[in-house]
Amino acid sequence: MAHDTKDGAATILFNISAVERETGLSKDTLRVWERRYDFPHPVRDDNGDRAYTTGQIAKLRLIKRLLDQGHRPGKIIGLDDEHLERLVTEPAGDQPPRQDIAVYIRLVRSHQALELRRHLSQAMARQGLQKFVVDTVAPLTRAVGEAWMRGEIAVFEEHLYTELMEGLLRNAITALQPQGNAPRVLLTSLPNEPHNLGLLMVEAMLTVENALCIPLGTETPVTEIAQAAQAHRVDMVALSFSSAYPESKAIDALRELRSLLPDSTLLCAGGAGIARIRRRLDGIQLIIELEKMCELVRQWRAEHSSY
Amino acid sequence: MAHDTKDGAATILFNISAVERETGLSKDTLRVWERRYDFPHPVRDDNGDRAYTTGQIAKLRLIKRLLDQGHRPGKIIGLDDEHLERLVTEPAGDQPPRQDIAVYIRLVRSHQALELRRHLSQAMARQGLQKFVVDTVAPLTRAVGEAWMRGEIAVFEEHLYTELMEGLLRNAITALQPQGNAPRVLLTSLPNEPHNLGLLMVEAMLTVENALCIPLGTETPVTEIAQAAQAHRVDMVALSFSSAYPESKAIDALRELRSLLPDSTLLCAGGAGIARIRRRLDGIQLIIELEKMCELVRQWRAEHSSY
DNA sequence: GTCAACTATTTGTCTAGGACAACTCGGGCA
DNA sequence: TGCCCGAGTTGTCCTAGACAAATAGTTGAC
Repeated sequence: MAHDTKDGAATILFNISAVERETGLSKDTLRVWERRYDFPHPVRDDNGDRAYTTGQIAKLRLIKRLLDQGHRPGKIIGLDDEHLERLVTEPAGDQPPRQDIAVYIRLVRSHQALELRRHLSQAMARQGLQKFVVDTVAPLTRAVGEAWMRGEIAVFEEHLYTELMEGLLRNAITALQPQGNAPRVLLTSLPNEPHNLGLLMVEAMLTVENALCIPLGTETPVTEIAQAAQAHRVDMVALSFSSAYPESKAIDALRELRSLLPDSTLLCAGGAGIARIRRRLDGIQLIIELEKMCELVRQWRAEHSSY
Repeated sequence: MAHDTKDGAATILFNISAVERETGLSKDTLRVWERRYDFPHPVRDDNGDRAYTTGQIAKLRLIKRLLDQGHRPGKIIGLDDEHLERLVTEPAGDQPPRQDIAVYIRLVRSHQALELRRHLSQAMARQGLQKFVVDTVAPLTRAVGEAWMRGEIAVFEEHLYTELMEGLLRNAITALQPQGNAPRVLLTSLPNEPHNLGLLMVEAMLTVENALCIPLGTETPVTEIAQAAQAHRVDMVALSFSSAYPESKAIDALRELRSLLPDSTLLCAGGAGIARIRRRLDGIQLIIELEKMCELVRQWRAEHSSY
């Protein structure tokens, strides 16, 4: 077991805030699960505060993934690790592990930063930027995230990967200079969503499509997004959500933002946190595939061609 | 009043989750402020849930800024908008504003992203990377931060500035390929320190000095930093602290990290959060001036030259 | 068998008020 | 000045109850 904690000595414990951050489950949810399902059942520290183990966090993450897949808390909390593992791996095994991804992962784990960079640069040159983003960056980033969840990749290794990939994408983006009849696209994420890679992927895709991107980085409050959209007179606003982002909060915020934007402004939301949403949301484009964004840009251009 | 809501019709109201997202103040904090200071005092919706107005959110943001400047909640919550505004503008004006900086600031405020980028690029080419970082990026970033504190620059404008500058620096860094007798330097920040610009400035300075930087991005836990230092066999570890980082926590973390690193590894800490520390810390280099890092690299090289 | 409508159960998030550790500030002392 | 201690402040945790929204299950009509 990767996260074995039989070391007897001072096992690291996490307070409820840390668990909220790590799992994306709110403090309220954690407490009410404990009350109802008796899991997680953390020990208490000297102050009577909950103290969670890494094992509990790992199981919570597993449960979160199953919830995202449509399972219900009452049915799966309480199952032991083996059952959960079986559930989670069952519908995942549709993809045979890709050879090139495995190579990259190996480089990440062996700290060969320069080598990794070289390989990825070559892949980018070979595939072209858009194909590189869709076929390499996206699946690789997912694979790194999953390996990290399984404890196969350390935090610092994942950090270095992210940093390296950001540099690579930013570099490629700067080299392009959009012009012409381009829609103006605002790119950002909501507070508590610090992941920038997804946004950079979109920016890369769109810049190739000759759109004019205005990247605000991550964690912009809804009201600020609305102001920025007005100030920059953008045609589209695109938000990114990682899988840890709570679905209900994403929906609330999107509705809020939709009401603050002019009707003529297109509002798009994408990322793993969006992919699982079933419902239709009025006036909001849910982006499942990266290519969809490009399509929207082309569509916009067709509708706004002045010829 | 800036955010007058005399439109009579359905004023948009925000629930407590939305306010948490927009202001960064936790639900607990919002409730306890209401109990203790009677502000914010939201109306209640049909379910008895708190419903905040945009005016209240604006005031909360203002208060948040003042807290970041070192004011205390009990002293300032309860003051009316005018008093708050006066507080926020007060403690400026010690420096005569530099002409070029003022020009950049004006571009930030008028959302001329492309123009700003062009100006900065030119400055970089004119000054050279190191001088650009020390004489332009550092003071400009400080000026943007201060203008934001005073409310002269909106959050989204500051975001765009940061994003643009990151792109610029990253681009310049990638263009350089260090080699030779280079010290290996690990660059990162501690959890709760999300600012990356300072790290990029250091990386730019050091890469020009021909050091081999290993950037981990921001928010790496202490133990992970120690592991990374070992895995990458680094000669130096450099951490960045912004002014908002609590001094005592910085010192604790630095001491802990020092104890986890081999004695032969140099540990450096810099940034506005470090500049105010008076005390000497054994085995830890406090970096006040960016140039100091370059000096340390040269020193290292002198000590490790194999000739 | 399929679909719609209705009811039951599940589930997340809100509420209130209490407690307390960690932090800040000011005064007193070396 | 520098350091320590006590008083006051402040954010985050706690318990336990309530309820709206979402989902599952049941019934009945076609």
